[in-house]
Amino acid sequence: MSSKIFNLSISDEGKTATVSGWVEKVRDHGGVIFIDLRKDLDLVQVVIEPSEKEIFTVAENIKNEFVIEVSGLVRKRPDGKENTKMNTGEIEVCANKLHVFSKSKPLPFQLDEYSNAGEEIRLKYRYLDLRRPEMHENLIMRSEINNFVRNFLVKKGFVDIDTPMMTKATPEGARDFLIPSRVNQGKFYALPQSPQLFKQLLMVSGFSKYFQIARCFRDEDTRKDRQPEFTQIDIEMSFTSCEEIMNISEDLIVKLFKKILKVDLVKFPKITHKESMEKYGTDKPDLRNPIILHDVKDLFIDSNFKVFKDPANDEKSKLVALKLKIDISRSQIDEYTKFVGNFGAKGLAYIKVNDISDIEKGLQSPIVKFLSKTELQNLVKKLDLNNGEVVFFGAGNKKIVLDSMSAFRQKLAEDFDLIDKTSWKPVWITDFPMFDETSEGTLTPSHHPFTKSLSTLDLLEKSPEQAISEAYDLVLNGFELGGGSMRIHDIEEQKKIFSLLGISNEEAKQKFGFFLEALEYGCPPHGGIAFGLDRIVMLMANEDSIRDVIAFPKTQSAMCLMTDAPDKVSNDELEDLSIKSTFEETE
RNA sequence: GGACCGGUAGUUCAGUUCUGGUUAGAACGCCGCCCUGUCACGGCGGAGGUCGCGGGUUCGAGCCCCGUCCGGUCCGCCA
Repeated sequence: MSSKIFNLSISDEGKTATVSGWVEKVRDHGGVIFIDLRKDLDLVQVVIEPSEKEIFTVAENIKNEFVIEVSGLVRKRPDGKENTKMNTGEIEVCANKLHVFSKSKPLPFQLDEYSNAGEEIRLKYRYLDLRRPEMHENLIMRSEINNFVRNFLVKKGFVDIDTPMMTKATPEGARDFLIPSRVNQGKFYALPQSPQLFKQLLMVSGFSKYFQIARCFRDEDTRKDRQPEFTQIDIEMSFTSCEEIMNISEDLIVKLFKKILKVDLVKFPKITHKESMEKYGTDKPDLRNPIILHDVKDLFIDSNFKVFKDPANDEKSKLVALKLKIDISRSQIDEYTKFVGNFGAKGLAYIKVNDISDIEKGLQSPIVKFLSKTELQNLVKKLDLNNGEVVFFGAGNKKIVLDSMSAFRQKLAEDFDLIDKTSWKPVWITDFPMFDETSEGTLTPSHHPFTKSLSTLDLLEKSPEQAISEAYDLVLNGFELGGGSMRIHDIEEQKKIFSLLGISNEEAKQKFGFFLEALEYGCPPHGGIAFGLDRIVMLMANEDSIRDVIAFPKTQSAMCLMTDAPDKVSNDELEDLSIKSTFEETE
């Protein structure tokens, strides 16, 4: 065993070495002082003996996190005094020279593995938090992942091209971060939500394989896997197909996992968006979760139970059931009723299966009295119910049922420990619908407005809600790792999509004129994909939040606790930009 | 914009509700003294608190009520 950073091992015994770093820990025995010296992830023990009179008095005043340099003899530790937990545990440096580069105040929180500082203080003193081995390892892994992705794509002939960070606002999609222009008074740049149009234009420019590890910005509220600035592995190719893009992507992810985690991922299954919604209620299913949703509309079409009968007979409604074998209390069910209530569900019907042989008395539930014996028998048969199982129902508005039941499915699996946390379950979701319907009844792109459709222009025109796009997402353990599509390369088709989206010719010209014009100068068929790098690192580092794999992240309220950004600016600065704030401070 | 959880010593937490009542505790860290083989060193002693902030109820509030700020999880939002 030898140490990478200090480059010391038992073979250096007898040599003189100079080591520098941070004081991880001082153990002052009065007579002899031990110092664990840290640099990056490495530790080495320094011994200061009282015979070294000058440095001993200095050493007596050394505290944790001082930055020092010592020189001295590398020697084998006494028999039985080796520390097997330490890389350099067989040896120690017996100091005869000691220099203090920098003292340290006591830290606002302890860095050792036995303490557990809160996120607020960790973020305020992020530079200290990053000294901790966990954070150090995460950022090193992030660097390795970055590096691997670059090498992989470059080897495949992709060209890494930067696109602007100061660009044009795009009112579609997420809210833009705006940058006021001083030179062009009254006008604004925007930070890119993604390099989408630029990478498509690079296809027009004849770069047939482009990639970029690109910072993107979206002014929307945060989640544990979302913050206002994030990093995408952005890829685009011309003269390609869905299959080729998915193959390259899969190859990239498989090799990445092999290289970094020594994990072999099996061939990624593909399921359609429709199937995913039916079985899991979401387009980013966690396939580690064994629970699936069952459509039970057919069982209750003629039911006397209105709560089931109405949705069973309504196109825009859903009636689904899920089952699992658990012991569950009344109060837990109440908790879950509240949980699905967050998604708009009005209730959570359930049936406990106590004795399958007695349909009348063996099923325990507030709703069995409303259901006929035949309905119950059919339910038992359809769901293959067994004693000890509980069935939960979601009934009503399609979106509410799917949102609530998919979240509930995941919550149950987590609460009852049904998920193998060590496993990796990637899945491609394909055949997304072209459009989603907004609450106002208008169409909005399910991916983005440049996505090519598998459906004919005719079908797009007549029943756009049925149109399928050439879009695909890669989902891993319930997280959307990336998504992409084939793009429209024909100007007429692009205009058609804009018109279906309710974007007028004038509006399209004003917002995307440069892009539409480019389509008129020889645009190759093309497509691409973008991966969320932060999420990939988060999952690979086994962290719960992307904040733990970002060196200087934002909080939930989009602030940086270390720098206090965002902050006020002076009126002079605003005047330069012709900006006047209407914000009124409350006491 | 909304729901929920949290905010008490430098840090991590207990105390808080049902039940408001003298001087708000613990551990780690910090400071002092002692200690020559520790490695989460050990021993003895000590300092350290605007109970997030503001208001209210009360004879009396860390505890009850209202508001607000900060952190987190989620809904909305995220083409």
